Amino acid sequence: MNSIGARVRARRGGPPPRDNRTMDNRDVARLLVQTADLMEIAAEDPFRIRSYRNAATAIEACPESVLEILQDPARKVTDLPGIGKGMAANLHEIAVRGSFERRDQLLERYPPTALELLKIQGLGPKTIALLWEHYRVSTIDDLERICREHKLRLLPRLGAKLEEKVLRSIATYRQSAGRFLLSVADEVATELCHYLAETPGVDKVTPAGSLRRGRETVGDLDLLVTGAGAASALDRFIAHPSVTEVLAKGPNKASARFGPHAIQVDVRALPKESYGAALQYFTGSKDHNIALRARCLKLGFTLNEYGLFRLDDNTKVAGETEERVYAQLGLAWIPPELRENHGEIEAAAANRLPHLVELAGIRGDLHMHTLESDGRATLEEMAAHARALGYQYIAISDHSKALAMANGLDERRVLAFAERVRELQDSLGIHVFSSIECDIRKDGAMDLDDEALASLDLVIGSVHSYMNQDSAEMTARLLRALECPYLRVLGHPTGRLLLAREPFSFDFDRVVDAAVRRNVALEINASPERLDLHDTLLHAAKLRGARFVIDTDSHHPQHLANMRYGVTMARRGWLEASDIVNTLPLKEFQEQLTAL
DNA sequence: GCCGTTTTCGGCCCGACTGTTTTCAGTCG
Repeated sequence: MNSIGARVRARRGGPPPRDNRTMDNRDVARLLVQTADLMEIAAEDPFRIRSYRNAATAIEACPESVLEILQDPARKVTDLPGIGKGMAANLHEIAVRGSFERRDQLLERYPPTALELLKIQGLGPKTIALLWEHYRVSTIDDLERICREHKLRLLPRLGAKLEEKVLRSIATYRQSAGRFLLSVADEVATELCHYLAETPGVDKVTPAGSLRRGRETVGDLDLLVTGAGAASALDRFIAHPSVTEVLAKGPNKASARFGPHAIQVDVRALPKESYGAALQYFTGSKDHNIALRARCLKLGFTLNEYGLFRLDDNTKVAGETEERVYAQLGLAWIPPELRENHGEIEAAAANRLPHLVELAGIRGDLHMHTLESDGRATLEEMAAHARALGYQYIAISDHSKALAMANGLDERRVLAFAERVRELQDSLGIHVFSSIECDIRKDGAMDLDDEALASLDLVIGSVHSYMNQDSAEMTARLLRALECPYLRVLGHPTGRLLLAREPFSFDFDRVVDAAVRRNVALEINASPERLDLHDTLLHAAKLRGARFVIDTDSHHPQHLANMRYGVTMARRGWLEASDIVNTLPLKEFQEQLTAL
């Protein structure tokens, strides 16, 4: 079972599903991570805690359901890396009753709400345990009260400064839940990189961290600065007018909140000779780095942010470039988007990393709106901007009539629109396909009749209503829509809005299989609020044989530039140009359209 | 709790910064 709803619950850390028959790998992994967090609060053996986290990572990365492997007498769950006898016993218990003994014991000692406290910056497991023992603090509201009453400072090793810091952290946490859209982080990083690069003596400023890896949301920004002027760039950074709060400032690192979103930015000054090692180190992910260091030790090296060193005589063997660090470890350079410890190190070692799709390989954009529905520009303006981006073709895909609020097109207007596109074709300087973003109604029927759909070059089907249907209903709805013979693309398949709305609940695997059978491409909607489909689902869908289109869903010419975020998501999903239909040149793309 | 092409025991990734201390624990990335 691979229900989207379950996957999201796992990521957001809500309560576990009660019915363990619907548990997928993410749910299981989350139980283990939660147990590891509680073990930290209980100050248990750090290595044992890590083994729980490792097991969770392995289970999340596993393409098959671990609970199904458990039930198969021919399979051994201990064949998974990081799963031994003890963890297998826990998994058996989870399969039977949705939890396991050690987790239950910890939950008797500490309330599950205590886990949320770990998200408050400046508070770690030790302090949370202390607060629980002295004051029974279990929620963020409790924590806020203790700080306001100045009771936190009464505890050993804690003081007034921590009280203030925690109160500020609580405010920030509540304001943003701690994460920002990739596009927001990208804009701040671009601005700051330019600003810091103007410091005399600065050679390079590079974003690292989850922004460089292209995660759809970013918690904070890491900027690396090198050159003789790097140290003064730190001073210049904290003096920036948009810095609202300086969190830390040393000779090598400055940390501050920046701009209206109060996004945390860490700037690090680095010597040229260790720039590559630092870039590698601060790009992460944490899991990737841990796995990489384990490989280092095996090969007789140690790796830190200053370089790669031989263990026996401490000789530095790499550090100036990332490529050299990876090469010394017998690895091809790994694109940052893949650095999640999801098999990329093994692939690099075997020289079988994918040739990831690139922005320059995109030949057209198939999802954009005009004044005809809820867009803000004309067909001609959108076409002109797309041509300026170097595309060979676009599809204009306005809304259908169900979205009355968006002035969606009815059958009559669709036929007129298709006719108009044919008339304009030669005057636009770029090939324009007539298309529609047709609503998939509550019961899975298309919002327009067959005659109207048949008049268009391309039909994208999207769900915009009744988004809280249960999994069975939504699955049936999407499966019915996929039987429409004119449907070519399933638009923003999960319907999620980042930091705002959960994805629909549906059986992802069944829908993908139907799309593969029906030759319907899955959309990678590049709008920064959507990024839908996203990395893990893309990889899963690719393994099931799916093909994809990357679209911007632009409502304004400026939105066309969002294509890069969609490409980033595709790269994170291990997709190559051959997986993406709109990398095809016009002629071949047209052949594909008619062949489908 | 996991792991082993030296090992079934004894390892397990590493360093910077802060606050509250007077040498370091806790937190973070």
